[in-house]
Amino acid sequence: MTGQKIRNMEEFARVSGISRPTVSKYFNDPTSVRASTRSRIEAAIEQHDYRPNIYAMNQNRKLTKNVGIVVPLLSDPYFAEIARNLEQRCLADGYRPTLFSSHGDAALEVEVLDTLRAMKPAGVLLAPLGRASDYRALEAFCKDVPTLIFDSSVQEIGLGFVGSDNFQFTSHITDYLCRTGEPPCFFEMKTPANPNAHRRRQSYVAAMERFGFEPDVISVDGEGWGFEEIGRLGGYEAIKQNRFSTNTVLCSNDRLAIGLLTACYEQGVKVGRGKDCSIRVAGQDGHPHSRYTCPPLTTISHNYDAVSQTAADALFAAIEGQVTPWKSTRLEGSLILRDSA
Amino acid sequence: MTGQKIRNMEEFARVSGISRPTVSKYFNDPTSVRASTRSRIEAAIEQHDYRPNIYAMNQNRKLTKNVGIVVPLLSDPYFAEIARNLEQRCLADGYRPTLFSSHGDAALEVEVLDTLRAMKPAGVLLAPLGRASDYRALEAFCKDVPTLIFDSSVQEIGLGFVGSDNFQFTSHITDYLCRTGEPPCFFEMKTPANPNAHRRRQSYVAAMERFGFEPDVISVDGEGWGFEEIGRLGGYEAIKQNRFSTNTVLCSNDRLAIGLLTACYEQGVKVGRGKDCSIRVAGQDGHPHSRYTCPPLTTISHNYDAVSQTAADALFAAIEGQVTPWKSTRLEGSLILRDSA
DNA sequence: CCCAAAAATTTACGCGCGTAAAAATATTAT
DNA sequence: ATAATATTTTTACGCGCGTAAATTTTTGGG
Repeated sequence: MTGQKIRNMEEFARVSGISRPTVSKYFNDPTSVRASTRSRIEAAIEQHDYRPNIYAMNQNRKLTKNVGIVVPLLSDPYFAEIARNLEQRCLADGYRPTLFSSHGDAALEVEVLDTLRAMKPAGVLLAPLGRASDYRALEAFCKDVPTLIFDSSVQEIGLGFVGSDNFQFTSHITDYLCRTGEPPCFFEMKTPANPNAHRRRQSYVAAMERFGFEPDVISVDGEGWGFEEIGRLGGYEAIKQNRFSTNTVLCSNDRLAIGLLTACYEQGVKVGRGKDCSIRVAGQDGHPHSRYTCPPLTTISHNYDAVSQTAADALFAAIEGQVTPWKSTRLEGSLILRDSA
Repeated sequence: MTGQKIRNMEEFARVSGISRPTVSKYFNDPTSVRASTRSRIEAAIEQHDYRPNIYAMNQNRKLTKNVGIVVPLLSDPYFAEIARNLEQRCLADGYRPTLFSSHGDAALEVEVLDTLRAMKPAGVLLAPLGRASDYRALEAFCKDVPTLIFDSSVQEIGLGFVGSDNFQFTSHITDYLCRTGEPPCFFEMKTPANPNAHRRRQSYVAAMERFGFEPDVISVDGEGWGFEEIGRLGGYEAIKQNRFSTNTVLCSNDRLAIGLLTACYEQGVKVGRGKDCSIRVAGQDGHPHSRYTCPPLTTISHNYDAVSQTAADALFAAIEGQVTPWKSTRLEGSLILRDSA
């Protein structure tokens, strides 16, 4: 960093000995200028620490390089993890990601979408709240902004959908549980926030019927996104009332399972597959925390990398002009065997 | 939403029957125009769904309404929670928050700061990585942008510091442990990422000496931000080698404690204060997850609301012109008694 | 060395809004 | 009602950059 402060691209062009339109071209796409020009500009950037004014840049551009990433709840490490993954893929492809959380609130989700619209982003990666979402608002947004839906599918809106194959998830882990012990009961929320939960229940029922077992679904009360507490309270009641018809419980997701494990602990019910254990508990999601429960949680994990990779690639392709019909991609999960089941 | 699309403020001013400069004034501060004018503008906004172009708005403004929020690691629910809190306080005060995570990487932290600088924010709420931070970069940033440091203090830079009183934290929970059973050993990382860890160790040693007990600090290896795994591996070794001189372990933070609990589980060491238990474990932070460990973790919790409130208020006051000398505010935590200790 | 193609330069305009200054109008106090 | 004050309107310019068109320069191949 030498010399006096550069105020704008005009001045920067002068000191770097390149014309302003060429410099502008460079900032829009460094590969669009000749290599020798590029290195001269880059030397000048290095020397004068110049960065174009992002507001002036985006004002006249039809398409900014901004990408919005929206998740339902950033304080859920699952979403935090996938958001981080997406963020870095955006950066790697030269986009400027901005992270938003709906904080589990449909009104906030709409506000986020409004904010996003004002940003005129090149595209948006959106994980909707699900059941609570204002569907019409999402639909309208998708019409204005290239949007790829991930994690939880809401009709056929946007450019497409990328997420996990919930049928495969539940089918696979139900299979595992059936083969290694008593067939599982299914532990879920009565009114889940997320539509994936319905698919998982259906898949459980189908898998059980394939095995010739009687499905047993325990649906517990509770609203909102405090899944652990819902699992703990519901689990407490279920254990007390002896509502689990077998010694194995498959939870609709890991966070519920974490709550159920706490309920088991509090009632002295030993969890695991040892001979001294009275219940097996499994989750679904491969939640970052599942490794550290006691006992460590058997679960079926999202393929975080593949989901974010596929989602980001699909969005970037669409941004760069590729037109493809609406498409749903559902990736398989992999079983993580631990001590809980 | 009626009529055709409004393209810019000029058109919007025309249809709303107000002059453009007045409309501009309204968008900068709705209270700066007469109530009757305000309601006419608001009616027109309602009707035409107009929003000014944020890029054009910010281009000429000396001070945008943007506020940056930077945390070291968004996938840590503690930071996610405090970030959420700060975000909503910004919104409530009419600022536009943007969330950033350094993802535990000092180079990324510097990049975030560069991005932030380009946004010309009114102010920034920054929780530094700590030990790994590029101190000179932080210092330079604080000179350019009004920055309030929170969570983890790095010299006397920025407008001030707001965080928890780590001495009080450790002193308080050490007191509790000493009074209710054997005095605690202290379980920590040898090279912690966060400077708060040093304060906590010092405070532990001081508290033990006050009681006339011999301090016993167990420092385990491990780099980075995977605290649970570090706690689990370090805990595993410590238990195996019988390195805890008493039956009580105070962990430097909750995430280490969570890992230690897993290590205990894996070695069949029963944790809690019951007669059948062989070890007591306590954490520090009041991590969102601490309620759901097995056994639930006794800890001393940050006052999330007060920290974010104080930090946000201090920043907003400075933005609005209030000049105050650099000041460090450290808030007390409160003990959360659960079954682990 | 010449020529066609590629790249850079010159010139010029416009984006949407902030903002300043002077004039006109509305509101409030006297 | 009148003066004093607060608000709004009119007018006008500029911010920093995107971008288009015409021109000039550079490049690489034969």
